[in-house]
Parts: sequence; structure tokens; C-alpha cells
Amino acid sequence: MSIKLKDDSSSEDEESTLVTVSKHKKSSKKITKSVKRESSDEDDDILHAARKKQKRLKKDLKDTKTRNSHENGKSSHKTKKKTSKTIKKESENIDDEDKTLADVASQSQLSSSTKASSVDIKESSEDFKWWENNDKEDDSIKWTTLRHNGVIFPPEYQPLPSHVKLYYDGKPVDLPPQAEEVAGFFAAMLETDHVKLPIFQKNFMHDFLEVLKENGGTRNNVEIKDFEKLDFTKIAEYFQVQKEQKKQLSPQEKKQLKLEKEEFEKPYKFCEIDGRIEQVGNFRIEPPGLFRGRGAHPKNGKLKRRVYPEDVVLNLDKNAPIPEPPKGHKWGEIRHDNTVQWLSMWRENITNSFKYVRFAANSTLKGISDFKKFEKARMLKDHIDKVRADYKAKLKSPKTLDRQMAVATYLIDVFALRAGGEKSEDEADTVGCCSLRYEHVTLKPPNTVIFDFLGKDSIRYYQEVEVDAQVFKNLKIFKRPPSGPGHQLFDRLDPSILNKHLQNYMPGLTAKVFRTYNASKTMQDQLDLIPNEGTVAEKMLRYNAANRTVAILCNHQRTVTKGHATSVQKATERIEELEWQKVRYKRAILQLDKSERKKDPNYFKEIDDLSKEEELTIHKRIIEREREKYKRKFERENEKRKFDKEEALPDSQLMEWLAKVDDLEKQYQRESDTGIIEVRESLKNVEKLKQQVERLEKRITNASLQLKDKEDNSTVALGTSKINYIDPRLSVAFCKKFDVPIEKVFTKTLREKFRWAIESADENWRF
DNA sequence: ATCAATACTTAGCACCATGGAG
DNA sequence: CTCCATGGTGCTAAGTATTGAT
Repeated sequence: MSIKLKDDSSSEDEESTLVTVSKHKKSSKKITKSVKRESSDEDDDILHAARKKQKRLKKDLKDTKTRNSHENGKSSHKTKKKTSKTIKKESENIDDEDKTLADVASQSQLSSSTKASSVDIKESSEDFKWWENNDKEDDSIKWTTLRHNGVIFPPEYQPLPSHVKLYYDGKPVDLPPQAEEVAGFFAAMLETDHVKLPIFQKNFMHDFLEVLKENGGTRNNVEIKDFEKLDFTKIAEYFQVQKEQKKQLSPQEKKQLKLEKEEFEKPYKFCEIDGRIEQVGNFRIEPPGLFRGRGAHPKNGKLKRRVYPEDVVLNLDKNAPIPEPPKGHKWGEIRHDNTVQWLSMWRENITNSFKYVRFAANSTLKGISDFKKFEKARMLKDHIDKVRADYKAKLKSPKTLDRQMAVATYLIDVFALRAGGEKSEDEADTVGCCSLRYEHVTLKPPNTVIFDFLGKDSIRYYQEVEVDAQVFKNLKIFKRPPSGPGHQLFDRLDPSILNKHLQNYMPGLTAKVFRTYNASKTMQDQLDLIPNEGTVAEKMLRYNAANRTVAILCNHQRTVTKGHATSVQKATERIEELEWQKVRYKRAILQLDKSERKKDPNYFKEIDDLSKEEELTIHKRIIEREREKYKRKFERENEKRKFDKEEALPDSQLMEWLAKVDDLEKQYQRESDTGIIEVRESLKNVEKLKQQVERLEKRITNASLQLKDKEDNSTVALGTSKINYIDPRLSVAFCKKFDVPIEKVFTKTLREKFRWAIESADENWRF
């Protein structure tokens, strides 16, 4: 069998015929099923046809849903249920149809495989609501049937055109394609910071020379020795040009390419598990390239080699047809392991570990795991008091192991530290709780601790915090000589010892559960503080603030975007200018009616607060910006005209524009000299001016709020906690309770991932 | 019991589509 | 309507935890 998800257009006629036929056929589902089990040869085709059917149904379902939610808004709950019921009924009939379909489909050209298979198609994946059955069956078996079409391999290497070459010591180098590819990897990264790292250059050079040697060395007898003498710029320029060309394609061409790509990927994007069609996550084999480790990774710059079908293991059910490997190749291994949830795997050459092709985040298995994770964290609620009381008591235990265990648990619980497993020499030096060393913790009496270490992804954890007095004492003991820099703080501990101990409190309790628990608990507490008032935007601001609290707890960071500093400066200047404009209008008011000042002196106070110098700076800035604006406009317009083969704008046009700016500059100058504001006729009215001031004030508060939010968020990543730590049902309950559309909180992909939460939690749900 | 291998979750970053401001 | 910033998504590295072998 090969699972084929034909696009609707190509098979529409056929389908509609089938639908009509099937409408007259009404047989019981059970019978159909049993017949299907016995059937053999045609099953592929049955499956295939049914797939299409499912797809059509899914589409219908979607359409109906969309329509419902549009028409009925939030009150569509009942309608939805009804809709899906109707559809379920219809989908039961699918099985009937399939029977009928079999002959038709097997004769059609749709299916290429003749392998035997038997699969019950129970439901379309969108109908399957695993969270509505709470049967706690054995979860070591992940599936009974699993079939898929394998993986997509990266395209073969396309050698560079002969005029594009690597240069060594000024001389062009003829490289064998294998080595040229590696040189190309480096060239493509020339603009990144990575290539500046000495370790990156060294590792690259080593692997590059190795590949070169493997393939017979350079072909024009250039001997490459020094990295310094390599010149990649010609290759980099070539890539740049190619990129530009791609950008230049017409929108239609782009669309066409995208469509073709999607069409090609379709068969790999979906798989079939227990009769349901579900999405595959990463169905593409990782392309070769230069390893980009995070932080000071000793293997940075090494060549990540190309993966061939021979390196790849496929996991399918025993009866599943084996996908065709790429021409001239064989699969490394075919496995039938239903205790795991990967579809395919291969070994990667940098760290010698496995890479897996797995289900997408919206899949049943991932959903169940996710659900279980949060349920486990919720279960900790019932044990946390005991755990805390225990570690508090054990802080004074006479046994060092117990004390270490108590302190470690405290740190994991209170500061949400990770477990901190041991790492080998050829990885970046990062730590978590158990692997903390002497130098990562500084003690400041009476009870302040400064944590400073690199955690996962080499993200710095820096916190100056007050801790429990006994924790402080213990840390002091752990740091006593002979301990010193380089020594483990918890020398008797590692995650497996700690976790084993934690299991005593609750089955399945491990260090990471505390992170989930505390993150979700914090979110719940923060959400509880939000009053149900104000606009959706205001509520979202609060929600994000709550989210941020969690992200900070978990130390989820992001690097500030390259434009951040400038964009903050711009926003600040913008606010200053708005303030100035406001003052200007207020002056104009006084010009019209001096008595206004007596009526409300406070209102006009800020006029005096603005110094002459400040004002002049603002003038200059505005004028400067206006000039730039017109110059840019002029250039851009001419570029466009050149491209369209039109006549360029005359310089006089630019002069004309700039003259306008000159006028403005003069006006500001006059206003500054005389103190008389020149507002336009329509604004020579106290009421109108006051309105303007009010509008400006609104804009200022808005801009200031946005700026503050931007600043607060610049180094904090909210996404990670939203995706991994905060029980999605909290967000769902928040939305339902506060009348916030779920789209504001979860993106489309997150809504799919968290469908179980969206459909199971109501406004009263609590973590 | 211990260690290595395997499997699965969590993480930040690059890229690009999109939508709001001008 | 255009432009640019921003958020969403894909990618894959880097963790944690469990399983399996000795």
C-alpha cells in the first residue's frame, strides 16, 4: 500500500459518483468491518479511497464548523455537537462506501501497490476524541497499525557553475563536488557570527580537508593548508544572486512553486495510525551542513554528513507495505516496534545520537502524552505539602546525602531549576541543579545567594535571591574545603538518585514535574488576580503579563532582536515629538485666549517644562527626518521608473519637495524666535485645539504603554512556557470566562495542538 | 546496581508571511 | 497601497527520563 492523499481536484468526478452510489447502499458497520478483515488484495485501494472520503468529510466538517462559529459566535456549542454527530453518522456510512469503492478504486490508476493489508477505518482523525474516553489501558503499546510513506531526503548536491570558485591564496581552486559542497556550507554562513569562532573555523577546516582528501584532493593541484588563505566570497556572492533571483519571481510563479512543493510533500506529511490519518511532524531528513551548536560547543563547525536511505530505519506495522526507497538505494532497516512512537530514525554523526521522525504536535499520541504530563503535574498538588515539609525537615538531617537531596529539591521547587544531568567533555559546559559547581553559587550573608551559571542552550541564569536560612547554611557547608572551584556542589547527587527519591512521594514524580507544576500553578494564581473588566486588548495585556511571570520563573530568554535598540530609540523620540506637538497646541490655545491659563494652570504647566534646547533638538530631528523621507522617496520612485523603463523624475521635483521642508524649518525657526505658534486656520479655535491635545494625549499613553511592553518583553520569550509548561486548559478557561476569543491566546497551530484542552475545559476549570 | 543506549520533551533562532501604521 | 516590524512556524539542538544490557 502507499497512502495517497490525492488532491481533491483530480479525483472529484470519481468521488461524487461514488457518493451517489453509496447513498443507496445501507449495510451495517459491523458486517463491513468483518468483511474487510478478510479481504486482502483490494484493501490498499479501499484504504486509499476511504482516505479520500475522509478528507472530503474533514473538509466538510471544517466548513460547517467555520460557518457555525461565524454565524453563532460563542453560542455555537450545541450546534457544533449536533454537526459532528451528523457527520459521525455519515462517516459510519463511509465503510459501506468503501466496499463499493473497492472495485472502482482497484481498477483505477490511483493505487500502485498490491500488498495485502487490513485496517479498520474507524473514524476520521478529526472525529477522534481520545480525551472523551478515560480508559486507562496499557500505554506501553502505542499503536496496532502504523503505515506511512517514509521520509523526504534533501536534494542531491548541485555543483556550482564552473566560473564560481573557492580561492586559495588568490588562486582559484578546482574542488571535487563533495568538497565544494562543504566549502559552500561555509560560504553560506559567511555573514553569521558562527564563522568567526576559532573553534568553528578549526573544526570546519579539519572536516573540509578530510572530505577533500577522501575525494582525491583539489583537481588543479592547489594545496590547501591555511584557513586564513581561503576566500569564500565568490561563492557567497553567487548564493546571494541566486537568492535575489528567487525573490524576483512573479507572485504567480512563487505560488506555483509553493503548490508543487506541497503536492510533493503531501504523501509524507500524513501517516496512518490505527486506521486514522494523522500528521507527521518532521518528515524531512535533516540536510547536511555545518554543525551550529549553542554556546561554546566544542563541535561547532563540524560537518554534519548527508544521510542516505541506508542509514535510515523505518518503523511500520508488520503488514504495512514498505515504502519505495529512492532509486538505487535500500532502507537501512525495517522495524515493527509498536512500543515506540517514532516512524523513522537515523543516527547523526556529530554527537552519535539518534534523530527521529515523529508525529506532529496535533497528533493523538502527542496529545495524550501532553495531557498526561499536565495531569501528573496536577497530581503533585496533593503531594506538594508533604514534599515541602519533608525537604524542610531534612535540611537538618545528619546525613549529607539527605541534606543535599533536601537542598536540591528546594532549589528545583523554588527556583524552577532543571535536574542537571552529567555532561561529557565534548559538549558545551552547561549545568542544572545536580551539576551545579562551587563557582556557580555565591553566598552573601545573612541569606542571599547569587546564582550565575549557563543552563540549557547556554542561556545564562543569573539571580540574586534570598533563601531559607537553613538552605543557606547547607550551601555554606557544601562549599567548605576541600571543595573549591570546579567541584560539584552536590557531590553525592545526580538526577537519577534524586528522581528515585521523589518517586517515594508520588509515582512518576521527577524533577521536571516541578517545573510544570510551578509554572501552571503560577499561571493560575496570576490569572486569578485579573479582574473581568475592560477591553479584550486590556485583558490580553494582563494575560501576557501573567504569561511573562511564568516565563521569568522558567528563565525563558531570547536574544534581543538586532533592531531593538534603534526601534526603542525611535519610539522614545516619537513620544517626545508627540509631547512637543502637544505643548505647541497648548501654546496656541493661550495665544487665542490668555485667560485659559488662569482657569487651569496645571494644564499649561508643561509648556514651561520644555526647555529651549530640547525643543530645538526636536525641531532638528523632525526636519532631518522629513528631508530623508523625501530623498528616499525620490530615489525609490526613480528606481521603479528605471525598472519600468520610464523617464526619471527631474531633480527639480526633489528640490520642490525639499523646499517644502525648508519652509517648515523656517516656520519652526520663527515660532522659536517669536514664540508665536502658526497653526492652520481650521485650528484657530480653543475647543478644536483642546480636542487635538486630547488626541495627542491618548496617542502618547498608547505609545508609552507599547514601549514599556516592548522593553519588558525584549529579553523574555513567552512562547516556550505557553507551549510546554502552562496547562492549556488554564488559557481556555480564561478565554471562556473573560469572553476573549481563543485566537487571541493560541495561534492556529497551538489550537490544533491543544484541541483536547479547548474542547474539554470550561470556564470553571482549575489547575 | 550501574552505565550506556534509546526515546521523548523542551529550547532558541532563522526565516518569511502577514497585517497594521503611515 | 506600500513598507517594515512582528509574530508564527519550521528546524534542530539540547535537555530529561526511561529502558536495556551487563
